[in-house]
Amino acid sequence: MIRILIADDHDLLREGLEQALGAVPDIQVLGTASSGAELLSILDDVSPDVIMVDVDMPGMSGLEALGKMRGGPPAIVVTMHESAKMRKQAMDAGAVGFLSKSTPLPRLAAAMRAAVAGESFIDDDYDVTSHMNAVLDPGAAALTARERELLSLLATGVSSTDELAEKLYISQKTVKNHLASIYDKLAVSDRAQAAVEAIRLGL
Amino acid sequence: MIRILIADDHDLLREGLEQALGAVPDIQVLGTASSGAELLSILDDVSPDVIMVDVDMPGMSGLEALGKMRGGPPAIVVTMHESAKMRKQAMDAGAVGFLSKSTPLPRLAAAMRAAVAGESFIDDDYDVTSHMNAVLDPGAAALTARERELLSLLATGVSSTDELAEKLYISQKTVKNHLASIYDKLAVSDRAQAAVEAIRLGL
DNA sequence: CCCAATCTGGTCCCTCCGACCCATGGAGGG
DNA sequence: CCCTCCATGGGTCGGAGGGACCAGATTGGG
Repeated sequence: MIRILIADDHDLLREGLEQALGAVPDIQVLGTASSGAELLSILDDVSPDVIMVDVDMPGMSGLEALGKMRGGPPAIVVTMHESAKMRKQAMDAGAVGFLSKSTPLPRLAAAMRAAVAGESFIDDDYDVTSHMNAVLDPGAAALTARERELLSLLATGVSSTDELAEKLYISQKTVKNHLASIYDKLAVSDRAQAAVEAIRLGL
Repeated sequence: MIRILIADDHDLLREGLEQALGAVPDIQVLGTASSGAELLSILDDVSPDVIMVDVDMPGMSGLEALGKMRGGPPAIVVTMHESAKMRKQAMDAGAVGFLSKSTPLPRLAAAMRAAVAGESFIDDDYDVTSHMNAVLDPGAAALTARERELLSLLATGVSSTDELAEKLYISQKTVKNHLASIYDKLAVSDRAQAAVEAIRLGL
């Protein structure tokens, strides 16, 4: 279980992330802060495994806060400014991860797992996919790319053979074959169980 | 059940809100868009009761998109620019609601309920609380106790009629009847989709 | 007191799903 | 070069699942 702290001044993002990340099986949201100062003040009470911090916050910025807490838990900086300059500033401030606010949720989760594992996680194009595969859940590792793709659809509520075949541009028979492989690897026996497993695995 | 559409270019906010709003009993997220153009394109396929749209989006802005869809479903504008000028622009573009991104989640939900009720909802200080109390009330989940019980089991991977009947001490036929009711209420058509919905609802 | 909702159970029917058999072509590793 | 894995596809078949009805017992609210 990864215990995290979220710092962002936008309530919608903060509360939304709290919900969404809390729903991830191995992540627990300990608390949130809406400013750098608030982050520092509650950091003493809770001891998170990793913190997610926004750059733009009223009063003390996320990077300032990071500078004042050297030696604390690893921090992942999330921002809407995707420039290389900002990334360097974040890393200089001691961040172990740097992500855009346009990052898909699972990648944020992957970054947190990487952070607690002592690795850094930079939102770049090269090498990221291989890195992510290493960080992702071992249970899902056995699945092939195509199987994961199908399973992801299943986890979003696309359940009929027909729809799945359509969305994957393959025949209904191939869908059934992939499903059979998934059932075997996940030790389940139907789509409902597979969907539950898929969500549990964060797909 | 309020069926909504979310348009925001920041994946984290979009996915977070999708999760968080989907967890609200009387709200169902039909889909999301990451640009004004995408919003317009999917608006034809789904017919939401209300849409939430960000102002700042690449290409076509939220306000531009609103201007092009006059006559569509009511729209709530959410932005980080809290100026009165921006609010006026939003209302001129046809928005029925205007909220800051620093708005607490329940207020956003309240605004959506107000929007479908034909009322407008402006993020102002005066009169808002009284308005909210009138609009709030989380609208009890349509599911009955027994249905929720069955659905919870489904969400834990108990999918076969046989097992469900056994664990609930009822006949297989009654399981099927309950499932049929659940399908109807959740607008799904099989156990896999119901399981996905159940988890999304936090069961 | 009656009506509506809920929980329980039933029958019929037919689609669809999952199990098991197989084949082919391509990619990659030893 | 061969062998394995993957993705694609085919066929068959029994049984489970879902749709469309119905109906009795109980409970609670108007």
